[in-house]
Amino acid sequence: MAPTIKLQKAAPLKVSCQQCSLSNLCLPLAVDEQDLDRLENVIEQGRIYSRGEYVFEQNSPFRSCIAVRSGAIKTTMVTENGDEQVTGFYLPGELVGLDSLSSSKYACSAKALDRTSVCELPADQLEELSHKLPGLQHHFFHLMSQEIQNSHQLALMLSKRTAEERIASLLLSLSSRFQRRRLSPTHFQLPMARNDIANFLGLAVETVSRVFTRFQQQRLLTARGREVELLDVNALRQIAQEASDDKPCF
Amino acid sequence: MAPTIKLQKAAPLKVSCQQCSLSNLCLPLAVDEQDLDRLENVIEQGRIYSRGEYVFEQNSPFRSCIAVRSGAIKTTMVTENGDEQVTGFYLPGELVGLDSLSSSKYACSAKALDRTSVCELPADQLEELSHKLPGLQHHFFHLMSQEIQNSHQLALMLSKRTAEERIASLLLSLSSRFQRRRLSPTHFQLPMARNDIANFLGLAVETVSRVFTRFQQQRLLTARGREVELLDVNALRQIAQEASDDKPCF
DNA sequence: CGCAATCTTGAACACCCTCAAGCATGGTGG
DNA sequence: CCACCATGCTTGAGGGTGTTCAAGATTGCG
Repeated sequence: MAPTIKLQKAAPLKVSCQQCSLSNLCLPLAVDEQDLDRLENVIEQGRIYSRGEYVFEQNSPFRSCIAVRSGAIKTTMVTENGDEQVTGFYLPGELVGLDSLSSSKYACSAKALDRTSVCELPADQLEELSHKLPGLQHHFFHLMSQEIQNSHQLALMLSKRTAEERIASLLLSLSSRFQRRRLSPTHFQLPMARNDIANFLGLAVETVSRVFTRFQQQRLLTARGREVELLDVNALRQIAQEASDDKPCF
Repeated sequence: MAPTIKLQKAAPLKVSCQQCSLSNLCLPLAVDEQDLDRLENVIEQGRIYSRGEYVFEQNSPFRSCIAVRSGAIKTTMVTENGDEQVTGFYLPGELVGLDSLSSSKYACSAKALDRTSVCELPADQLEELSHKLPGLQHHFFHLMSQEIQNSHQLALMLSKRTAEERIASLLLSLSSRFQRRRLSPTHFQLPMARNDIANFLGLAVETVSRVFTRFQQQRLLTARGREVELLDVNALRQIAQEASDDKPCF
């Protein structure tokens, strides 16, 4: 129960969803002016969290869904016997908290992996608004079913794939998500620590480390700390057992 | 691409949702008469599938969500390189296909594990109707976010739990789902084969078998084929690492 | 600069998988 | 009705992938 320290509550720069560079990823609505106004009245913008700070905590009252604007967020679930499972990594343009819509409490915790700014969609207004805007309802159905698929893909990986396959998959997933944002798909900073990768993929930290060095020996990539450059994407795809022209898993 | 053999398309006995014994599990709507009528006009009832038959197949056009009335269904995903992952088991009162709402094709296949009757909620009418009935929209948000949580719980199990823990969890999950339907929580038929259990839990069939015999030696349960009797639920709970008064995982 | 956190590397062990064979079960056909 | 075969389940032995434990290297930050 670490107290969440809010260093920066203040003065977010107000940006409308229309102007937001992520609008096509986050809430790509085919709606008219009036609908957009409604949406923007509901969304609270610009909260900034610093690295390590909790955006929300498991079992605390479900207030809102979170859209990442910059930075990165990891979500974790804690079991009764105390061990933690990382359930996802969320980059700009992605929505956190969809798994909590079912109850009055957050189903997981969300922690900023970096200096991170977010927009909030308050829970109480979310259902009402998506009732008024069929496009929004559709989008939420879409996002949630996507999240289910992603989670199933993750389960498949965890139950059937080797350490190398899992890590190759994760790297490729990150790669394509960076690409979506017009960033380099081959040269980027990992938003998370080795520890988080290990936990997420169901491996020991040591294994993750070993696989990274093995990949470097094979000239598939170079990595110094969190900085990664993918040298042979196709080889990684083969390892990940993805068809080359296929969508990423998660 | 095995052709689906439809032995029984005929003459389902028409039962209204109000009369259905599963109504409180399936679509527990706090809606008025008129709304229920609307719902029932949309739902197609009583298709019956025999054991092994596909209810729908992955990548075929998404037609409808499926509510199980009797029997049981397993869902599976196939990857490009051909191996199959069981993503869930669905018992009467549970909804199949929520992970496909995002696209025009089914994200997984659904196969009857037994003689199984279902109700269908056609895709095209589903969004429209849940727009008209806020209660239905709420319920779908609820179900989908529950499904995400379940899948996260599964991921946690696959990445962190031993074979014994996983199997204990599955048995307890089935137990409480039988109990919900006013059936014995300690004495029931497994709807699925060992093979399916193994695949679902990310284990080899042999491991599943060995754990079952070990559990029997410890007098935790008796099993003959698919018939199972749980003898020491609390011990199983401890193994599964559940708090005794807690909700089941999946 | 020095401490803490993160990451890497090595050696031994454990859990589960693979392979292989034997055993029930149930459905089919002679 | 029983033999037969297919399928599903169980049991055993051996080996591999990843974990655990332990120590050292590197990085980041006050």
